[in-house]
Amino acid sequence: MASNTTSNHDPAELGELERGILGIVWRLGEATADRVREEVDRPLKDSTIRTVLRRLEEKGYLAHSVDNRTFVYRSAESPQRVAARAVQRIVDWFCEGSVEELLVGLLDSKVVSRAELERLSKRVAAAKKQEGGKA
Amino acid sequence: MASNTTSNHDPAELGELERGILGIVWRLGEATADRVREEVDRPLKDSTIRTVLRRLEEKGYLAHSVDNRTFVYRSAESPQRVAARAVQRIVDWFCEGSVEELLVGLLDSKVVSRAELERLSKRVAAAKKQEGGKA
DNA sequence: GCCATAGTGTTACCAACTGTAACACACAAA
DNA sequence: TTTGTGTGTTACAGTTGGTAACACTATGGC
Repeated sequence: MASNTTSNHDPAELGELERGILGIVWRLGEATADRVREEVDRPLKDSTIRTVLRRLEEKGYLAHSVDNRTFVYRSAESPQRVAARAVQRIVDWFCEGSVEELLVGLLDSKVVSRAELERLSKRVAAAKKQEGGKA
Repeated sequence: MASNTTSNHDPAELGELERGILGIVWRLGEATADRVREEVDRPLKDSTIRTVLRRLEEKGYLAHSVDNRTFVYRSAESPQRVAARAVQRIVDWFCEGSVEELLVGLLDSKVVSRAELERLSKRVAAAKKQEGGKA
């Protein structure tokens, strides 16, 4: 099933707890429910953690494998990809597709510093030189 | 009435209708409830539109002035600013503050093209030269 | 073979938010 | 004062997130 729809769902935004737990799994690389519970700040019941993990999996953020009948969760997508999709949605919704306007806004709002942008730009230029520059 | 807290709230994400209506106001620059209703695709009752507008104002996205006892709504913040804050949140949540990683992800996911980035970079450089670099 | 243990799946409930709208209230014009 | 026109209030149902109890299952020890 699921021929890797990868982003059919429209996750809008996760709840606080969900985000937290997703972040924990990302940080740890992989984690069991119990391991996650140790990391969570709030004192939550085991079943709570597992419910959230299952929901995150349903939403496509996590995947699990079974290690000796214990579920081990790991991210189904890299944080970068998830973030990129989130940004894409923002661009679509708020900027009518104009990424440049968004970036200008980021600069104005100091989310991105000029230095960062320039550094990145250099990185990109370097990468381009290496691979010979496609579209 | 709201001493303009400007971004104390954590809007997470607006609903579909809310986004749509916000977009309409942004597009039109300013709009009355009736004007908005003309623009909305769905056939909604007047009170529905007004409720949404009021909620958007409560959330800090819109502001209104009264023109001969008719409310005229306009954006309280520029779309760019709103988008920038949204991106900021994403950075905080998903990238642990590393904007550069996010940008790299954007490049990888083709949300931002290299060309765009470079163009922007030039713009930035130019702007910097002009204003002589403030903080 | 049977029980305790550990882990999973199911189900539930409440709160908050969104979509949607009826209805009541106020004020200006006729 | 009656009638619009527009606003404020209130409500309700559907969805999602936070939280958790409880039931089910398989595994290992006795």
